Amino acid sequence: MDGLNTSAKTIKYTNQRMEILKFLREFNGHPTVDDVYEGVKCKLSRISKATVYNNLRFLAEKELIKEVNTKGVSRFEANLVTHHHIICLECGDIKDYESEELTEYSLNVASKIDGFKIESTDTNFYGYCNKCRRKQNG
Amino acid sequence: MDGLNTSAKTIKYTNQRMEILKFLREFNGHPTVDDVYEGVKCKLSRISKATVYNNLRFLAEKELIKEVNTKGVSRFEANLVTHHHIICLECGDIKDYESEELTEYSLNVASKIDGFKIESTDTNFYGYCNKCRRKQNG
DNA sequence: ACCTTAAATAATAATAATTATTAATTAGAT
DNA sequence: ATCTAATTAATAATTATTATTATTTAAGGT
Repeated sequence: MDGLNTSAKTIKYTNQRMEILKFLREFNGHPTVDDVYEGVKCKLSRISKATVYNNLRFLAEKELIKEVNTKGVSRFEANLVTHHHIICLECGDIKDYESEELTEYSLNVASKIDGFKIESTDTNFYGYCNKCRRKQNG
Repeated sequence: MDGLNTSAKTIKYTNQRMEILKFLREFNGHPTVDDVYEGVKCKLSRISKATVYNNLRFLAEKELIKEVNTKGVSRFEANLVTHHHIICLECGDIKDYESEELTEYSLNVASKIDGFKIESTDTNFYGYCNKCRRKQNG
């Protein structure tokens, strides 16, 4: 597995680090720190939660994963291709939504913004997933 | 000042509640809970921080203000017109950006999403503000 | 294969953010 | 003016995150 050759400085390929990255790459969603902690425990039963925090920060710093803006707790994802998010206002569930057209449109808008050097953009869609809609209607 | 007639249930127009709402409506930005707490203190010196939390939650619930998705701490805004955010990756500063075209474009994209009933949408632009760019370049 | 060393880890303490509890107060209805 | 449910202040409890430190380990040089 590669993916850590990001700078001249020595980066250690520890088991913990690699398992966390692997978990994120395989996880279909936007896990919280606790999700990651629980997820890698089966492989590394003695891992410390601080190690999970450290590595998530580290991997995000190296741009191997991304932190997602959410209310409340931190969430992470390994999908580095620009994409958008659909967020359920009821249960908080987050789904990825890819749309190159929208990305391009937004980047074009971004190019007209001054006072800021825009590097990236993403769009959130807020609504209610089928499950929660069913619940609401009774 | 009006703005609290949102449901049949009794809503009390307390000083604390009204000052918090006023502060948010006059504040030009995206204050944190602490910002709000400090901001209303000059008017209500004995206010409790729990009251600030309660009212921000309450006002967001009644859709008189909105919580902004951000990394780390909670932020709020009273600008209810759909708009977008420009976020500095260095200092975390958030600026509003209005673009009806982008909103319409996104809502049109949203109408094609299935499995979700989309109610609203907003776009984030990530980059570096002039101040931070100047710092980086030295 | 063995040393060396900076980096990473585990365990835990410390801090910060948020929520819950409860007795006292108060806005609005009667 | 009285009543009552909602709200508040104060504070305790909980949760999320960061800092500390002694120990362990990956990677590079010999």
